[in-house]
Amino acid sequence: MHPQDLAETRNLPLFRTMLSASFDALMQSAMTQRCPAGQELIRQGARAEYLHVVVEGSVELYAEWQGRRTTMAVVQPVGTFILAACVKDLPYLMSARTLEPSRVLLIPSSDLRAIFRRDPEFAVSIVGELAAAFRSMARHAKNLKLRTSRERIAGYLLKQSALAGGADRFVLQIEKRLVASYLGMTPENLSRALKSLEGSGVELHGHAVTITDRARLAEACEADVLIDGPDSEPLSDGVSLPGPALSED
Amino acid sequence: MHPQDLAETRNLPLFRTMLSASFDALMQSAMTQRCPAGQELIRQGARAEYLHVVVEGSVELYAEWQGRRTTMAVVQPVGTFILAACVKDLPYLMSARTLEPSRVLLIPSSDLRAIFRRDPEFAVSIVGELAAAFRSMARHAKNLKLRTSRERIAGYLLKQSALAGGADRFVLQIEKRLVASYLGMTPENLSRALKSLEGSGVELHGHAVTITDRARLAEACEADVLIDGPDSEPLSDGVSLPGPALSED
DNA sequence: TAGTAGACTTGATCTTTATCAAGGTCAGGT
DNA sequence: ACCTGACCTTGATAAAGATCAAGTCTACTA
Repeated sequence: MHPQDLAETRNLPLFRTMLSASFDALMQSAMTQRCPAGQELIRQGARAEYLHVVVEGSVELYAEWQGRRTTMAVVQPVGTFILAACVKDLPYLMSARTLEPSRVLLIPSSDLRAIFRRDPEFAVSIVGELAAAFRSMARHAKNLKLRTSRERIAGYLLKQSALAGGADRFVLQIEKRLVASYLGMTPENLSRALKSLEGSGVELHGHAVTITDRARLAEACEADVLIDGPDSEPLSDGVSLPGPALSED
Repeated sequence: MHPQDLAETRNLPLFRTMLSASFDALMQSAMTQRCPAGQELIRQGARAEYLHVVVEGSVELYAEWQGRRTTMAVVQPVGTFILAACVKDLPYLMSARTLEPSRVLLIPSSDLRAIFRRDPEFAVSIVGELAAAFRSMARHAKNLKLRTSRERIAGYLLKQSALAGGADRFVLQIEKRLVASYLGMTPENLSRALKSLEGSGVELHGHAVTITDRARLAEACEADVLIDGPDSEPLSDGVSLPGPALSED
């Protein structure tokens, strides 16, 4: 494993505060895997053997049922996934595959469980990470249940803009059909709704997005931190993270 | 607080394995609240001050946005809610209100955070509880995205039957309009779909449900443990919990 | 026990979204 | 530079679900 990656991993919220001895022990049995695009990393229903950390590339988390399929999340560097299944030693609820050539760090879940019992700081980090994952999934469900597809798309565009540092011009990071699946609609529906949003403050050329009238776009989805995020840091830090202001409900 | 309730609380997965000293400390600052039906306990967007434990009655977790509203979960004794917001000291993503006269135990979230840093066993329990909450919400989202409303209803009925010990006759625990909201549809739609399920192995009289042909009903939703649960105990226990078998995908 | 409010059902209609079927566009490989 | 396969768009149609508007039932209250 490259020292660079090791340092980046160490700096993740999940690993930042743990004891060095614990971190080293974890990394001892960890391994890095290099995968081509489209490779299935985990399959829903299988038992969780490794915590996965995306070091490079990107990974889609998706769920399947009766031949239908839906994107649940896209994980980008440096992010972790399937922590919940690992700590409970239960079957994955989602499958994962690479969207592009990627490198993934695999940490045996048995080691993970052993070490978080010994290192309280690590346990605290895991609690934080799990709580964040829960809140992210709760937002996803709220988005699906409370908004129309057009509203979800507008919200998605604003969120992507925020992730791009609040820029008015940015490029969609993932294919539109994946965006559609993530937002719970068909690609055709996404395509039409995107077109209808042109004229509500957005322009699209291929994957390039330009927000021409942020207020109009925000109006189309009534942005709300309790759905769109972000989770700012706890107030105890004294400040919240910089980021675009989202009106409270 | 009644000794009976204290014992029940102590026996929750969340509190069962923690040190007695820690438990006592937590309970020291905890208080029991008695509420009439329909009382709002927490409001989305507010900061998490207390972890809530439903000791008696039942509580609806719901989300609101732009005048729309959806039920996210119903918590019954003895269950906890909004743990994620408490441990991260962040605003609630959901509101909560009692569905009937209830008693709720309130545990200051600052104490919670302090004690789980000192008591590793408690931290382990919190991790388990959060992971379970995440998986439950992930299932909720999968259910919404992968199934039609008719399929979700069939799945709901089978799940309720399982919760009633696998009985073929049981009574719906919550109002149908709440079931509809939880399943992401209108009451009208639920009503019609329920009727269409009569003839697929179910009979309904008011809130009384009778499953006349379990196989037919299972066919209507293709039950799947990765959506419908339950999360069985980890294999390390050597056995899984008794319960109706759900076919794997 | 009668009245009443809320829940539930039913029907008619409309909107949203999915499905099916072609085209068109773009990028990567030969 | 062309071919090829994918993604994306567009149009026509169909299905699923929402909305609106009465009614009916039911359970609680007076």
